Amino acid sequence: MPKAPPKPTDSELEILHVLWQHGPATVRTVNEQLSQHREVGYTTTLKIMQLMLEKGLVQRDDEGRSHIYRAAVREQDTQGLLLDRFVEATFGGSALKLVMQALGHRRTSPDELAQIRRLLNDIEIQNANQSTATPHDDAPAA
Amino acid sequence: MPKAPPKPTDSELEILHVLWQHGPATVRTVNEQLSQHREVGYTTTLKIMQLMLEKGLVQRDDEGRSHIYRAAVREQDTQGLLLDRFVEATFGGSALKLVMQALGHRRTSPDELAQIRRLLNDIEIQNANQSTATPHDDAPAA
DNA sequence: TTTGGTCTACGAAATTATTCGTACGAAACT
DNA sequence: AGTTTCGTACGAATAATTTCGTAGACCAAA
Repeated sequence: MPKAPPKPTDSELEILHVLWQHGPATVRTVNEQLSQHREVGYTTTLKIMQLMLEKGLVQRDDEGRSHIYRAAVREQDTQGLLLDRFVEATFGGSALKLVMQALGHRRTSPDELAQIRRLLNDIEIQNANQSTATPHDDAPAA
Repeated sequence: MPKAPPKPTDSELEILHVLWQHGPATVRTVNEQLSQHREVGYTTTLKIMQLMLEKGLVQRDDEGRSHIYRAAVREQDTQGLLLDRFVEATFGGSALKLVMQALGHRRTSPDELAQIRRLLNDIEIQNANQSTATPHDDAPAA
């Protein structure tokens, strides 16, 4: 394995969000997106994206005059990684506590509650199937 | 208002965990707890706790020779604060996505699932009651 | 009283993240 | 060709965090 990219910092995560949503983009485009939320200089964005390239968080196509950057890590993977670290640091590793806190101290719409219920059902169905089927492979060898 | 303490760093959070669990403690006690997980010098822990005092994250009783430190912020409040920032930075503010990720990509025990179901029920009951009662004060002015 | 252990205070180095100025090449314009 | 514009590269200042060495106070035991 070529070695996994490190955990992105907050600034790097902002940039990844832009790339994930927008797709491959130039530094200018990314900087314009960021500027809508907060003030940030062009060369600042450029520098961070160059560092991200070295870290392997983005790839780039430097054919033309202006380089095209694309995310080199997937959104779900990255969020999962960050979540693991956060749960560990803040909730002592208990994902349950995190979910309780997230749902408990926050108004959650009925629609969202319904989605979570659906997810719970799916998980329980999977759990049930797993206890019936073989743990590893697929087709139940009848 | 006396100004809220700032967001604790990772190291500070480790120390807060010890104080929350153990109750008021000396630097030595805290350092011994931390040392069970990773190597850390005594004066390092001391220094961080002194900085935490300035930031208002802990209070201390410096009667005797060795000072007694206690957490000045509550566990739930702090976790909530950190959670808000994390959800914002990592999931673009969507607590739903966070919960889906936390539950989806992680084996969750039936017991935990049950607890979450219970919480969902409670929330929906509260929502229902709120739509009947006045949102804020007491008797509905018939 | 001298020695040794324990404690706090403080200064400073090392690290990481963020920010931006400046230089300089290439293209576009006049 | 001369000048303006747009792009990258790079060095360096700043800030926050973490780390620890060392000094000095204090206490207790020899």
